[in-house]
Amino acid sequence: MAEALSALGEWERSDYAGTLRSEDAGRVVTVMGWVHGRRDHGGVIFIDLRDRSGLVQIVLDPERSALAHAAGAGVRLEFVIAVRGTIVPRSPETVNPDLATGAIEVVGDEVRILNSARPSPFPVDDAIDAAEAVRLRYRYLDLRRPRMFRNLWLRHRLAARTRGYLDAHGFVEVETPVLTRSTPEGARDYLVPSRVNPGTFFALPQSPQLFKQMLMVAGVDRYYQIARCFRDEDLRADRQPEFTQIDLEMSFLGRPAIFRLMEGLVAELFAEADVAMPPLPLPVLGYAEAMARFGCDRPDTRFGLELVDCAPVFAGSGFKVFADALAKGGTIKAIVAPDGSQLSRKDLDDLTEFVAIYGAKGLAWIRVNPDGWQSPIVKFLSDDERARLTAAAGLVPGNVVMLVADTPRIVHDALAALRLRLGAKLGMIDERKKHLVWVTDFPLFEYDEEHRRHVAVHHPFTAPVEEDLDTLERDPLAVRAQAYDLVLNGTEIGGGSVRIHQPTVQARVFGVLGIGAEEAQDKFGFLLEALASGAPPHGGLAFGFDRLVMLLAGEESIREVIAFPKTQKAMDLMTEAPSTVDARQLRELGIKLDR
RNA sequence: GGGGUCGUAGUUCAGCCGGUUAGAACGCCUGCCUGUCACGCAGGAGGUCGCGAGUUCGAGUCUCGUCGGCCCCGCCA
Repeated sequence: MAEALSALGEWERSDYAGTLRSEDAGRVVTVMGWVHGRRDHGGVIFIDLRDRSGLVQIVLDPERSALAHAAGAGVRLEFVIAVRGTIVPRSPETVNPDLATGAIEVVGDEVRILNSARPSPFPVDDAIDAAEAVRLRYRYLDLRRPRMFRNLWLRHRLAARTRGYLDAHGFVEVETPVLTRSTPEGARDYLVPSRVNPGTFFALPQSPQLFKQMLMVAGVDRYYQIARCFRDEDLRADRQPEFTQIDLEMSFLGRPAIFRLMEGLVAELFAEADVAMPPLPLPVLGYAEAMARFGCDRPDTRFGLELVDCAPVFAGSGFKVFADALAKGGTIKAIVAPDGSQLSRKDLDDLTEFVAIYGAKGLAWIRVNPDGWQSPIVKFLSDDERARLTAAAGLVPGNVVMLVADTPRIVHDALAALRLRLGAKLGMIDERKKHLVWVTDFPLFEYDEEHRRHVAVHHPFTAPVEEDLDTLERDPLAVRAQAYDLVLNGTEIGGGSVRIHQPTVQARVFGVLGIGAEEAQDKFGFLLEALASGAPPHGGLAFGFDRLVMLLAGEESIREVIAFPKTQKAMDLMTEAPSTVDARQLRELGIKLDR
């Protein structure tokens, strides 16, 4: 049967459903929203009405209003209704303590059914048991769930607070182009063909990097933008092809002042999210120290299990695996689990399998039992080595030592991952804790074995540390960058640098990167000219806004804080983008497909 | 590009060692029910077991391929 729909008419909402309280008793209210639940007792009908603020119970009594009751009998889940009625305190035995509005209910006098709804493909409820593909296909229903709206709301509040803070500190919000130029270096670009200039392409920005530097040259002095960025790379739980950065740049400020301003911003955002902020100033960790202690440049500092350098222990070792690794310029490091009784033989086998993901060919382990060492490798170790290892790692009975011997890259990757996994498994990570740390003094370059050239660790516009300038060409890998990341519980939430503001330095860095004068002029001519036009010293950074919201919302995936995210194959299941296009569109663009 | 995992009713899942009629709960439909809030009671409809090959007397179940979701490695300045 077709239920009779009503027009909204002259009705206006008086209150959000979830905000009603005992103090409202006696008021006549008009509430509007979705039918979240319906309990029809034949006589009286209860309807849970949901809007973005929460739920309130509507009571429809045939003796009070036969019309309202009849309307209520016709509604189904997710119908859109408006109810006019009176707030009445519930009798004590019918109070629902699980509901914010549970002390009262709305006794309905008139019900307008504003729209019907087909049966929902999944319950619009915070129970998160619908498959993500189904949620994404019907994202508009998924977003009706209170948890999802809470995330959207938090995101909005954090953006608003960001604008407020930056405005108060003299930052100017400037929009930069989304249709821009493809540049070498960095991630794969999303390309947009130009119809007017056949055969040429715009790129969507990986970040507004060069534009914000131009704004500094322009004298804007302090710039920010909550900017959409695009990178055509493979996705992860914390990576989407389009994502949002709080992008900032400042002139005439060095690192200390930049840190101070940014710490102030982060503190505001933590406050907005009602999350305890660590004391300021935040700790600063050098890249070299981070790598040595944690094996990675974004350490989770909430727990120990730090790496132990065992290369000196096994110098000249008779154990072939260790000796070979060292001979080839590799290293040996270890993690010590304090209480080995928490790790079964099977656990150790699983961990061996786990580190293999990162290229480690094995995980040597040693149980330090009170009556001696138990280990597959103990027979290969000399008494000296055992003594040195005991001293280096501070071993006491009960410990389990896990060692990886390989190239530094593999040792660090494997042990950094192992450390996180062990920390979780051994219950050493306090989820309530929030640890923020700056990581600084990154190398300016690293060597790309595949392409046999130096590449920028951060980006090609990052300033070298001044006292390292002399060795730029002679020993590029030893040059430190004036770059910094902000790390929250092991996740990089922001990163930036002091930029090069002198054209000569920029040209030298391009040189190390293998970008000759001609190519530099072709691709970055505007930058070099701008730097030569009175560029002030400047620097800045960008926060990964999605990640920050995710962490402050307590979510595990960035998709939970993005209204319409894409799947791991970069598809939008709701609109079914990307899609093929008409032959005519391609013809206009001068594009022929070869598959 | 690679590894792992999942795919059965609208949804979440079960389905043994391959065995002939594929189940449950919630949702949906019909009827009953005046204080529920996971309302209750009675009845009913609903299935291309992701898709395609193969093995077999017989495949939801085994094999191969393929498509898709998620996690990870590579990649992501």
